[in-house]
Amino acid sequence: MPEGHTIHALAARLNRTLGGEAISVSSPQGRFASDAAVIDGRRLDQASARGKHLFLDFDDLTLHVHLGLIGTFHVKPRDPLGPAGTPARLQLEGRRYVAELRGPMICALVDEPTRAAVLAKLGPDPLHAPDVPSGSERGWERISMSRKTIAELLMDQAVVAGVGNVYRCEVLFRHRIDPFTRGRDLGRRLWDDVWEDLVTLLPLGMAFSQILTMQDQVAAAAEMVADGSSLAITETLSGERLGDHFDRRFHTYKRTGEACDRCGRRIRAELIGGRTLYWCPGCQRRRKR
DNA sequence: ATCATATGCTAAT
DNA sequence: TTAGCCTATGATA
Repeated sequence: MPEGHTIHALAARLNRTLGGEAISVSSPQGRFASDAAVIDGRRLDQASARGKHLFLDFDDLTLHVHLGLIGTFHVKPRDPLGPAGTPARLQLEGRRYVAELRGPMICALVDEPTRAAVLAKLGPDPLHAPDVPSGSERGWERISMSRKTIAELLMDQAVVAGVGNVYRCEVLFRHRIDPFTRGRDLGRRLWDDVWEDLVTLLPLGMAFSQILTMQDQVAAAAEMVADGSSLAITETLSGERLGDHFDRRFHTYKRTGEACDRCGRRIRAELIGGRTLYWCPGCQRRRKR
């Protein structure tokens, strides 16, 4: 579930549904009980996201959340009925909505220096407006120095914040980049294209709570954003259902052995650094442009 | 029922 | 490079 677009959408959703209210905070599962008691009853001033990190400001206290690989943070209208599910690590109850956090990698109260340290380690975030103009230069500073492959570098949050395995594989395909190209061997313009594309793709992913990389879907989504009809979508999404506005289609992600839409070669997969890289050996040969 | 895998990341080796 | 963590889901038996 969680790449940067998910976390930014979540922050926005928390602000819409629980922002400004006094929140009943608890830990049904128990593991966060003592900290939950400290926050309980305080007002949620602001939720914010950077890369894959989420921060919830309650008065002078900051809660740091990172979903990791399997974490979920469901925000739904309060409903006394409905299935209970496994007990949440953290539960936030407002007047109209409830948020339930399960399986996070990080859920902890942090002080300001700690928050600053987290932010300082992150590279430019395509969804953080101030990073957009400088992002290609900042990313390039690390990429152009590195002997690591561009596939590995795109997963490094110090290079770009918010990109995960799906965006990595898909953006490399979109620019026909050989994923095994070392950073120092990658052409600058090719990286600039990637950054620019991420600046387009992540906001669309955020708006629709779904990773969109197929050009027909990207174009349709962009048009809906441009003419304002995505606002209605966002409201619909803010109800409950996420990520099923477009059908789920990717160029390479989880398509091992299938024929590439563009060239017909079989999509390949390889475990690299503990993560599965998917790519098309026919299309992805570029190192320079 | 059980198993493998997952859109992450860190610490230990 | 590997083990480990946390939970849900889809495939397999």
